[in-house]
Amino acid sequence: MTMTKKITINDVAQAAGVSVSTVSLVLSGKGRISSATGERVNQAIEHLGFVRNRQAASLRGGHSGVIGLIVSDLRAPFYAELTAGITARLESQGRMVFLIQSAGEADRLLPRLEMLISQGVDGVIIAGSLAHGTELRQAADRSGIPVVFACRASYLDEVDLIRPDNMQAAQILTEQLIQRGHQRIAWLGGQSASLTRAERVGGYCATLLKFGLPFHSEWVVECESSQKQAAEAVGILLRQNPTISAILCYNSVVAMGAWFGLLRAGKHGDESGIERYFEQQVALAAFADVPERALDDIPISWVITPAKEMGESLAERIMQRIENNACELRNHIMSPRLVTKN
Amino acid sequence: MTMTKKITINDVAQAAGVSVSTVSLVLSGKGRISSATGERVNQAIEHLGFVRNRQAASLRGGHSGVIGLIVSDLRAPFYAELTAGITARLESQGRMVFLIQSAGEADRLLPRLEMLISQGVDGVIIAGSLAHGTELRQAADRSGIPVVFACRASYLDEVDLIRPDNMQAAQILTEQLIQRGHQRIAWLGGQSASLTRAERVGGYCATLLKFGLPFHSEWVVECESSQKQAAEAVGILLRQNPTISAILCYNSVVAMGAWFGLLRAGKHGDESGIERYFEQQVALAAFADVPERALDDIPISWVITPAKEMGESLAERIMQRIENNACELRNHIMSPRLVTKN
DNA sequence: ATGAAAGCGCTAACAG
DNA sequence: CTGTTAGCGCTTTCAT
Repeated sequence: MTMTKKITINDVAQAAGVSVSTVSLVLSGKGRISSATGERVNQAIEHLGFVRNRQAASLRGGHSGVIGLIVSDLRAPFYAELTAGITARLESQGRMVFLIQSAGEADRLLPRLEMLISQGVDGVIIAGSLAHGTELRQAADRSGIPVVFACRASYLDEVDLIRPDNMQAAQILTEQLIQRGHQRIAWLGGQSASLTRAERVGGYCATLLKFGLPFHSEWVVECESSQKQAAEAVGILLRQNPTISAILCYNSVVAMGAWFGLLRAGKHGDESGIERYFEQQVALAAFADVPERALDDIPISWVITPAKEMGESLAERIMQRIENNACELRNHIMSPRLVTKN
Repeated sequence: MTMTKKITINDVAQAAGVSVSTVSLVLSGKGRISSATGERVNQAIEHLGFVRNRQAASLRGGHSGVIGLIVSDLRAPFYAELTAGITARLESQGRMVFLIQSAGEADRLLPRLEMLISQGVDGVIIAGSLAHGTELRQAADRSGIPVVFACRASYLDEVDLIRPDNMQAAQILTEQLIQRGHQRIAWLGGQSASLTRAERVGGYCATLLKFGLPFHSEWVVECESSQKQAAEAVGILLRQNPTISAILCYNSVVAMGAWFGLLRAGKHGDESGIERYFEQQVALAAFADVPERALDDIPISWVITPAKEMGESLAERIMQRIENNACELRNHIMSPRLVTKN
């Protein structure tokens, strides 16, 4: 360990032959500093290897330039993408993101938020569980720190929130199938407890009715997000309801599974008839969080939740709130993007 | 906005009828404080809703309790798991993790490290790209902040590093296949530029030789991590080398693809002969980063890189380094875990 | 067992 | 344009 003595703006000031306040002004680029002095100071900084202590800066100045981000589950591609969007936008503005995983434990959210606040963040973005949204917002308000929320479904009053339009996504997908001539459209995947799924199923159902098409509750099947289960489920579904001509898949894994299921069903069904039917006529459509390479391998059209754009919006929003905390809360809903093959 | 005036230990001290230093001692649990006063102070804290300003604490005391973590790609399950392990261990010790994504841009690593340091972290963990390892360590040394590295393959001198034993993992897998009677074992997946792959292939190759088994370079095939490509590759491989009886897969996606490829090959091959051969005799083994549900669906044995444990070790290591920065650097290699189906 | 006082490194008025 | 000065909120000797 070399353990060089810590270098402060005092050292820089001395080396550059100016006062500390001049150094400070150069650092923050605020004051009207002659380019000559500015140059001299920068050289001293460079030469001494000075790194500014932001804790002190923040303690004194009140702004840290850091945004706290609490994410429920970084492993989910949706949140990973969201985080990427947030980080990119914020870093381009010279800010830094202090990320913490909440591992979905909604009850430990408050202490984590307080941690963040006590670290001096300028604002907080909470993505995922909104379990105690209002409560959290109040806690933050108390310390004068703005909070913005993001989630995949549902909404809360009295908080600043950005979320995807799940219903519209389902409508787009369903309409697209209808326009391609499909009349008997089924739903596969997701757990009925999921709010995201509920919203999507809602959009699917509404669109069917809007076009005067049949909706059968047996055509909406739950299924875990595993290829195997999806493959099996699709086999059963089609055997029991052979007239179904299109399937809406809850996510990309289910879609992949459904695709293999169609292949397999084709293989094991009685020859030519069923096989040709499945392979050629059952269309697939799906929801995805990010552009997925896996989906390129199968004939399918899908919608993408604009996770990255959501992240960027969140970044913008929190910065607005920091600059003008008084501005009113809003609920911003983001449209999906349709991807079709040829 | 309620914008309550900021509450400091002065307010708490006043409310509790003690001095600020007493409050400080209670906060850090250090001094010998009578339980009566302690109680009184805690009540005041509770009552006023005081949250301690850690920036000030850190500025004065020199310790922030925060560890910076730079991760190359959080979307990769390996790093997500690693992060989870790190966070869990560190938080259980009352520390906090300041996570930042580096998006794999090795050149922006240094500024990010400096950012972290200027935020007052007590230590830094860098996971992923070790491109400029030594350089980064020196930069950190200069400010007296310990750094620990983690990666999936390769190593660097002069840094504290934890990594998985890829070679051993390959040995375990290969030996297991050999003990199950396989003699002609192929390799599928990964890009030849990957160091991780190189290490694994090395272990596979070494084990074959050790048991006096044949190694053919045509049996080692590259393949993108997509099910489709893997399925096709496995078909070609087996058609050209029908005697192969087992395949080592670079990761779980390749394994899934290989599995479907075996099924398909069985279907399209000339009846009974090839089909039974493929379905019953070609064994699959794979490398995985985390316990993958997808692998439960196919007959396979696999090894898991102990990502979570690696995270925990990293956490331990950085804490040791913080407490005793002088302790010598080490290279810690972690063993994989084998998972077999009965 | 508790209090008084001296800063940590920096920014923000205010002077010049 | 640049220097002086007074703290930001907290920890930490050193007294008591």
